[in-house]
Amino acid sequence: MSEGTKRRLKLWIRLLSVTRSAEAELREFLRVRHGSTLPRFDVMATLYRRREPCSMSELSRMLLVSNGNVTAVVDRLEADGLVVRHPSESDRRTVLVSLTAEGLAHFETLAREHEAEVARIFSTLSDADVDALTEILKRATKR
Amino acid sequence: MSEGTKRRLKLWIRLLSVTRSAEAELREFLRVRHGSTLPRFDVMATLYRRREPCSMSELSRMLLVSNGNVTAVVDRLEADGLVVRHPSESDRRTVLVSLTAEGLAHFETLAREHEAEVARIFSTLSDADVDALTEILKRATKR
DNA sequence: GCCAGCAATTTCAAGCTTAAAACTTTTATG
DNA sequence: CATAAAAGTTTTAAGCTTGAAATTGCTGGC
Repeated sequence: MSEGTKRRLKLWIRLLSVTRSAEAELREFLRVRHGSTLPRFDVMATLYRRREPCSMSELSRMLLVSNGNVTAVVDRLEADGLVVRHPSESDRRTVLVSLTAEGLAHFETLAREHEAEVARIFSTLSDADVDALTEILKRATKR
Repeated sequence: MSEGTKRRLKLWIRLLSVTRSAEAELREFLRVRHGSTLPRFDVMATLYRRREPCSMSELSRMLLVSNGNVTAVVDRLEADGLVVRHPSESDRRTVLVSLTAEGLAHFETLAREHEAEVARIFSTLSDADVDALTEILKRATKR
């Protein structure tokens, strides 16, 4: 086994560890402070950034989760009145999802605190580290 | 909101994206090539690296997952004959888990291919990037 | 226009994951 | 020594997640 292989394995283990720790802190924050969860936040954040209705497939692709998964999370958000489904006019297969007024208000209060929490979690990194990390991760995505 | 906050949020989004993509590829690899899953692999890898029996709590702490979660995964691995539970001699509350001979053999074949897969996934990064990333992530863990 | 194939969504079964509660055993304090 | 607090594990209920199958609708070659 090459040296590079070993180092990439070490990198993967550390990447997973940092990501899981951060996820655990964010989950705790959403649960305790807002009675919410990470998947619910992620769906709402995607709808918020998009600023227009989003199909189930688009949500699935952007969130990197399965289509069945999106169905389940949107079901629960819809039951809570935070999002709403409506049919596409151009394609009757497509289901569009958007935030309700209540969902929008809920998300906006959530989002600010969420950002602060993320900043806190990565507060041990210098600004230079943050930028360097972001740049390298950008290269890890390229195919 | 400060500039640093925004940049840390961007970092977090990218970190999550890279980690989820890699996880999806590894999951696919384990499923298609070995009929296994990531959590099962993680438990076996921890037992393998430890080289000696490991308590449920230790597994839970090392894997950064809940204790109930470890119970469920170990249940399934044990049903498949890959690990075995046995009582601790010094503390009757503690349950120790170790790989069976079959589990050990299974894991060793798995591990080599897994490493190659990880190397492939991060093959777009230069060796310098890999090292820089690992170093910065190390700083992200410190508290 | 037909229809074979593709696309969007949901459903389903199985497994993963968590937080909280229950249970057993150990440890520490009085 | 008694016993209250802490620690290790499992159980439970709820939610998350996947891949595959089923359903419905679109599209292009004929």
